[in-house]
Amino acid sequence: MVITPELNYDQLTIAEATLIQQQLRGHLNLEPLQIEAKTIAGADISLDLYSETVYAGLVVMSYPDLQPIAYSLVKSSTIFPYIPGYLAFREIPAILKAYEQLPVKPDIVMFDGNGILHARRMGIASHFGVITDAITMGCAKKKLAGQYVDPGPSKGEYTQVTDKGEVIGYAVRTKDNVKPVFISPGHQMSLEDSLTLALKCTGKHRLPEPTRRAHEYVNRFRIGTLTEGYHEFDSRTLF
DNA sequence: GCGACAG
DNA sequence: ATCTTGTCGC
Repeated sequence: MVITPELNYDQLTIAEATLIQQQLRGHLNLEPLQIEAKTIAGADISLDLYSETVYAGLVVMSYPDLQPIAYSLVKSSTIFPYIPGYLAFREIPAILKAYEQLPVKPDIVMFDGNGILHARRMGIASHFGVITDAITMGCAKKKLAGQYVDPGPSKGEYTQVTDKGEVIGYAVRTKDNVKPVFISPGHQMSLEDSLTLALKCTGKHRLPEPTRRAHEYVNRFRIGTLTEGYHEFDSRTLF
């Protein structure tokens, strides 16, 4: 089976999806970041319960300023159900459309989900990175795989998440006395890079800005406060 | 068989 | 993921 972005995920069996993940894993690159990031985007989807319609989008921000520059929103649909460990097959098709709609790609994409913090080291962030060759990382709100000890209560404290003897991510306290977030590299960055970026992207809230904004925008899109398409903020404010 | 289980 | 009221804490 040939893996391409055009492959139709909706009709795959779990066995086939697992095979694809194992195949993509062979293309993972976790070497240190090779660029100085100037932009980072958050990617996420929103949907109505029991609906096949999905509202996907990306919010591009300047880095390290973290000011919104532009966003891309696309309405699509998914048949593939949510199955822990296979989130990529449900969300990537829609996010890919929104990504392709961006005239200029962000240097890094942060996903609402995991990178290599996954049983087969192929969470949605890693999956997307490999098929598009983008630099990606994951930020999940709950643990999917591995073991860890709770990090200290202060913002900035973190512990390793390990699985089968290897470090696959970190449990990071992004806000005082608030549940940790799970960070891991997706593609083309190291474990350490993902941790550094996550901390540099987190401000006053639990979720790092890219993911937090993406979640906000796709939700507003679903509610009707924002419209489909590519939009950018007034360039005059950049002068 | 049992427990875990991103969004 | 989404639905939902109040409540606790900075």
